[in-house]
Amino acid sequence: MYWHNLFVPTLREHPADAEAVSHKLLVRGGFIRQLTAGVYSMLPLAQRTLLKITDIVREEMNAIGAQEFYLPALNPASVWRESGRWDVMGDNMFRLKDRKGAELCLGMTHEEIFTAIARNELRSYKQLPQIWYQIQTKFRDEPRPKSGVLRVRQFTMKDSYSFDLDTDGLDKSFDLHDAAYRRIYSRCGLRFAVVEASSGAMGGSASNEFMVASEAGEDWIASCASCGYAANVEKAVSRLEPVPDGSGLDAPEKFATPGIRTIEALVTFEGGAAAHNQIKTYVCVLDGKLTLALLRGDHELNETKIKDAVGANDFRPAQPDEIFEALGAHPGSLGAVGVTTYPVIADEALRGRTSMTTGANENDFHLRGVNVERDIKVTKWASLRTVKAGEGCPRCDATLEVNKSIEVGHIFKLGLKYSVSMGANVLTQDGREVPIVMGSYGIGVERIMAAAVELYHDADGICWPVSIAPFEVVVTPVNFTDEAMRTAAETIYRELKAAGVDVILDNRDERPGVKFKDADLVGIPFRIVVGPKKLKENKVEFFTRSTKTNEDLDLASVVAHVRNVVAEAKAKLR
RNA sequence: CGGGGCGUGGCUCAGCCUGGUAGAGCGUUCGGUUCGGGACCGAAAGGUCGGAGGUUCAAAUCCUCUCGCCCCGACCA
Repeated sequence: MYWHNLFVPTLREHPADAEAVSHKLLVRGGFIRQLTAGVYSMLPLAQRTLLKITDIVREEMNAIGAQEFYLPALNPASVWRESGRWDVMGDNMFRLKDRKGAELCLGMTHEEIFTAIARNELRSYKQLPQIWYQIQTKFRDEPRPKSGVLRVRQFTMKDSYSFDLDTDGLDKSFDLHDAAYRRIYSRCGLRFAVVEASSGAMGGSASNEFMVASEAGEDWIASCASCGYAANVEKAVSRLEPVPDGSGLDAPEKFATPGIRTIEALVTFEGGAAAHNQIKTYVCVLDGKLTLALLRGDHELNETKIKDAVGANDFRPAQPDEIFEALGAHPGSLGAVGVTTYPVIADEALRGRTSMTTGANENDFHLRGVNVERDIKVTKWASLRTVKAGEGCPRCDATLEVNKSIEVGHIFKLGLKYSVSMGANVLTQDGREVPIVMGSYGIGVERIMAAAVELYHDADGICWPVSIAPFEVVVTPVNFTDEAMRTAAETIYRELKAAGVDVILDNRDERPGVKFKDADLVGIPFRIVVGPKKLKENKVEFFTRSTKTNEDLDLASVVAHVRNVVAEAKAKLR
């Protein structure tokens, strides 16, 4: 490929509306252009990178015996109604009607479609296990698309689904994916972490997320550098220092707290209590049901955790008037002592605590001396709080750190959710009909591209890992109109190409500075500069983008050398 | 959905408060000089000022509505 013929609309300045580094550089480097909010056109450079990523994905998926499909993005409502997700997905699903008025949607993921195929075609345990995948466009009407290609409304996903006879089989399929995913991200050059995650509305028993630490990320990951524990804060737990309780009372004692409405105010109030000796009562509505969440005064509720704890899809804080109607007091004076008509979900940190202070469900009154297990009817104990950096690791003596990360992949043990709701069953060896045990596994393709940019860039532009760079090598003649330089550059280009190197020749009639700047910005890992002075000594320069180092190479050996360097760089990513 | 911001040549932005001939830099085209890190000189093309309505002799500028985009929050397999 000659640069002159390639469409690479680089920009001298950063786009005004970009915030994330990957957004700025992908736009500036001529990789992507926005069509509308959360929808991007992939220009030739991005397409080259994405194809390299999907090639790697295909190789690794095929290597675990997965089979590629290509399923419709346009789906009938009926399949989604069967699984129950037509309603669950709410406004996040793009919906439309055809000319006859039939309801359709654009697929957000493909559990339903694959399961529909499975239930019609998989009949016997002899046909299992199966791993099916596709690389397809997914549509999600995100409330707030952002950060360029990181959070969008239309994107490419590799999604696979495993079909097994039993949970042992599922465990194997899950582990195969886990291993394949690690190879995929390694080969793409990403530094990543595998963390425990909430299974959320997908249902299922276990799930791992593949995360790339980055400021542009939207997930918070708690991790332990010492033992390797890592989990999304929607799931993470921590070890807390024990808190001393007071001597206790035989029964809770009501006391007046005029005007006291916050945990903080009660700390300094005469006769009040330290935050960690208070119970925070948070009233929320889960799937339409009023529920009390109890936490230590200085802890924060994690919405995902409480949703997971009760298996709810929908969460919202309760309105002040519905709280008053239910408990007879306003926020600031709430408590769970004596509450029996509503579910009370208590955070593990409250287990065994005594001498606690909490609202009395009467405005301007609190209770002290509350013994949680004696005085409160707890419906369910669960981890509800968001862990914080500096707290103890739950698995070892070290402390946790909390970092922002980009989710580039997610693998779930789905279990029976879809096979039961949609009736995908097989016969076992002894003739029993059992639902297929499923797993679901996703990879965000554009997110890999963006995460790589977030990870590898400098003031001059992108520094792609060789495996996913739009080109591996650029040959830059300082002056292409000069006969000698032109001949040398074209020869090197031709021979590199013949040697299997993905190379581009910058044949533009531009000043050298322009060509260097563009090559740096676009992020081509290696550059061969053919300049007038060195050429007279039969030498060229070899520049490594990531380290910004230069070395002189003999014209005679440059092709062999560069081919080897590229091969080694790729091999390192295996 | 709540809060904030922005829509002016291809890009980055000024002009708006205080209404009166639409600007700059970059990019593009042509001519010339240059040629190892986004050159220089000269000339030129290119804009219904997001859209609709209103106020006014006169609207990019003031008012109303509307659409789009960005950021924070909410939300998010």
